[in-house]
Amino acid sequence: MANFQKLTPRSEDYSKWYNELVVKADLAEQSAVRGCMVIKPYGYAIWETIQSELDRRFKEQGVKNAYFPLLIPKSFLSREAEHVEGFAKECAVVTHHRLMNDPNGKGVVVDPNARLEEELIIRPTSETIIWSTYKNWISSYRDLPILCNQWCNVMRWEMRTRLFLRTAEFLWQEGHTAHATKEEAEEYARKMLDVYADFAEKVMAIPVIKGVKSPNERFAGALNTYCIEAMMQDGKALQAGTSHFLGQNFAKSFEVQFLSKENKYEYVWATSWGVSTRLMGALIMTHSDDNGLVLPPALAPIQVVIVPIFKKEDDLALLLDKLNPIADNLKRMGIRVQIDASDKSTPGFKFADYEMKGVPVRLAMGGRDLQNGTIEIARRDTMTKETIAIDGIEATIKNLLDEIQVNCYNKAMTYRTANIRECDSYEEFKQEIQKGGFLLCHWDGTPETEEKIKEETKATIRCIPLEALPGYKEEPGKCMVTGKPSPRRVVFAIAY
RNA sequence: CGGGAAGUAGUUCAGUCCGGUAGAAUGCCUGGUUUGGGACCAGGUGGUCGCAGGUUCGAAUCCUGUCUUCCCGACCA
Repeated sequence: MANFQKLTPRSEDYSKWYNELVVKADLAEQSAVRGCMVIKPYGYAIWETIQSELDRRFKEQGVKNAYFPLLIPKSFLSREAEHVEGFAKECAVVTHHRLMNDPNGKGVVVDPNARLEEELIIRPTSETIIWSTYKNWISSYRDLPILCNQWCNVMRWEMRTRLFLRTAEFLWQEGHTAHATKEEAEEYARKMLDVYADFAEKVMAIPVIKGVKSPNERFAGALNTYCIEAMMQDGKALQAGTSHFLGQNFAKSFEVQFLSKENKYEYVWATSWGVSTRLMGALIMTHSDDNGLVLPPALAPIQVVIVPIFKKEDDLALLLDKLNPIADNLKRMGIRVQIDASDKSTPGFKFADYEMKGVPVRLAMGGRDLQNGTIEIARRDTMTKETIAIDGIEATIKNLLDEIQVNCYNKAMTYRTANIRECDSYEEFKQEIQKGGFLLCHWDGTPETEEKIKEETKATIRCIPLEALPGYKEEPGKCMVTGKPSPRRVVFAIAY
């Protein structure tokens, strides 16, 4: 049974409660392996929903799933490095292929004779192996576009790790597409950004800002990096997804050419895009409160939990006569419902437990309700409850789930709106940015200015918004640092 | 790799300054009473005090070394 030392998620040490909440809500735990995590069944159920919802949207865009090897020969990365500055170097490297019994005693040791001629890298991302493969798939314009995605794990030897937000190994999807024209590739990168934004807002109930990264923050090798940026409850920014327009860089590194209609060799144009288990971190840090996790219904593994309140087995049987048909009806409506008739814990314990797990709707029925033909219905997002007639409860629940979904989004949006403000003086900026939230400021467009701001305040340009934020106009002005002209305001924040 | 903090029961921690039988809460097990918001009573279970040396009649406690974890930087989705 779960351990209940009371949660205090909103305590000042936000970073501490985050880990605590993850563990206590039964989502994940630190693994014995350095920097890795175990995703527990309840947490994984959320990830599965994220996967299936995204996958459906990808397929609407013509994407097909594929799978590429975990291990990448070191030479593949060298090839990329010649063309691309600053790719990830914090990697796990496979050097041997055999173990043997320790000749001096216990356990096993690496067989020194089993050294690999060429080291293999555990993928930090799959660009290199995928483009080496694409080379063989592409010869004519008729082979294009190629729209592949893979769901997999990747590994980066991060120095500091944190459950869901930054683990050494994490789960993600990475899409890699090849196109015949620049325009088509650019459009596709934009389209996938829209898919992510739609998913974040409709399913995860997380409002995001769609934007483009400044050159400093751009993915190595990309001509353009699009992103969605979300605001966490402590006012810090979290990048929730990215979509890159890669130009012809990878095609040139890996010699991927096709013969065009005009019978000329041309390099293909590429995009890549990805989201990771980091989305679960965004979910937790956007919606959770002092009572634990709050899940938008679209992602909740259990959307409705039903708790019968009883003293004796006979009482339970009577309650179940009423409750089972309700559960069956809800299931038929596609609602994920669970009856907890266990006598191992008290109703109060169950209430608190399901609240911590973020179950959106709870029904409770006892002897009193049985007599009156009523049932208690409680919602997690507002922590309110009422007793209503049992007739027609199914429709009420369906509506309530929809309402909770919208309310989660609105709540997050209200918070975000309250924590976005314009700022025109750099002196003021230095003060304001420490309070958290997003600051909309004019910037002269130079990496030097951005670097200066980062050094002095830790704040970075999260993105240059693609469209004006609600309630704001897009208008030119002067850089808050240098006074040089600026075409529009950009989003500054301190980020995770 | 720099700067801080911490390793003691399944979990959260006290005890360390000032060496002298290993503690609390919670969890877990048993029995009973309970059950409409994290139940109560009684009994029980559970620890080579991170590891290795040293000092001492005696070390969780003092000394030396070492490993690990967490937080703040650098790195990053």
